[in-house]
Amino acid sequence: MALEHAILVSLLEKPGSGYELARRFERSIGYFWTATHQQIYRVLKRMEGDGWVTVREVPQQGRPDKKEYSVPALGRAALSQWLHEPIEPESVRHDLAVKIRGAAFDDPAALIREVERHYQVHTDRLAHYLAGERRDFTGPEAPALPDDVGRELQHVVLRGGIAYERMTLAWLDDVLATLHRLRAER
Amino acid sequence: MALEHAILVSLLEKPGSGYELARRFERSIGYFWTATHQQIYRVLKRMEGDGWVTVREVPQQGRPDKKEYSVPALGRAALSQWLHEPIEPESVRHDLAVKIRGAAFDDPAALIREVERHYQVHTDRLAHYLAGERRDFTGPEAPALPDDVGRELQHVVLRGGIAYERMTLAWLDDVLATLHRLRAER
DNA sequence: TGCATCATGTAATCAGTTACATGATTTT
DNA sequence: AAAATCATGTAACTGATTACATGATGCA
Repeated sequence: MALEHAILVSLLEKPGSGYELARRFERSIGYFWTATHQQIYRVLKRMEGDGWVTVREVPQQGRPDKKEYSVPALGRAALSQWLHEPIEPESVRHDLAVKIRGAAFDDPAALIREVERHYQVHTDRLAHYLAGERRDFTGPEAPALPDDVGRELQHVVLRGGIAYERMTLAWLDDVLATLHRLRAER
Repeated sequence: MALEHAILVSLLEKPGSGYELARRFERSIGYFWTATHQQIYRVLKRMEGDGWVTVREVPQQGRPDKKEYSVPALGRAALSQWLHEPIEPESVRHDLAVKIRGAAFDDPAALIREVERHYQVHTDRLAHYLAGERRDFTGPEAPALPDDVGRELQHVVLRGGIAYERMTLAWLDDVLATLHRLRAER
């Protein structure tokens, strides 16, 4: 399990409320780990009990108060320990692949729309990642600071997301070509 | 949820026992969907209750009897219905990316071993996929049958696996280069 | 007036993992 | 004699999703 650890990383990068974390899990961190606010609040409560995070009530004007979480030494230690444990290379869960193989027992051409929809989603994600890269890593606002380790690491993770989306788009092209060919052949 | 549907696809491709399904989920189907035997037996029982699969007791010599499952019309219909429903493009769960960003708060160089281990695993997977492709899709044993829809679809899914592994290896190279550079710089 | 955003949570359910359990046969 | 493979399951627990719930402020 790594949701705890993903939260620790996110809070170390910048302290924030459960709500803010939930929003980050829709962007940034969420590119490679998803979580809903319900899950986050629950886990945050447990982590607080374990002393992995500490809370500070922050009164706000014009908005409800929020609880700002940050990471004390104990939380850092927990993260550090996890970083030194080996993890299993992830196994994929790919619904679309199941559908594609399943289409052999139905009408393959009916899948074309669905695949095109996925293509669009991945196109958007790629554009979003590239915009983020321009903004945070290659723009004039963000000069190369060779000693900023965190930035470098964030960048290499983002490059992974970009590579993933490009690969996926190329594959979906292949899938579409295959489906069109199968339709033409019968 | 798609475990049911993955099982339907696998059983339509070839009927088999829960044990055999569990083995397929370690190979072939398992490239894009994982499941343990415990989960499979449980789901299979539910599917039997729903009439999605039917069982036949097969006595064997020198081995325990097995229950061979196959897919009746009702199961086919369930699969067909799912195929026509849109699904959400998957969101990734990538522990290693969390670790890489987390390394900013620890020692990035300590991650090199871990990344190299992952590199090896993905190298092996790629070799395994390529061997499967040679065996089933490009070898002399497997001539091009342009009208075999199922084969074509299985092949395009396998090409997806191959593309994924190649992309991952290239990214891990990038990660390793970044970690080495960060180590050299301080 | 109504909708979106900020902010936090509970409850119920479903999916997935880990541990435990049995027993025959075949291979080393 | 021991280990591996074939074959099937139950029980307990953990993780994740979905539904429900509240209430304030700001904007159109």
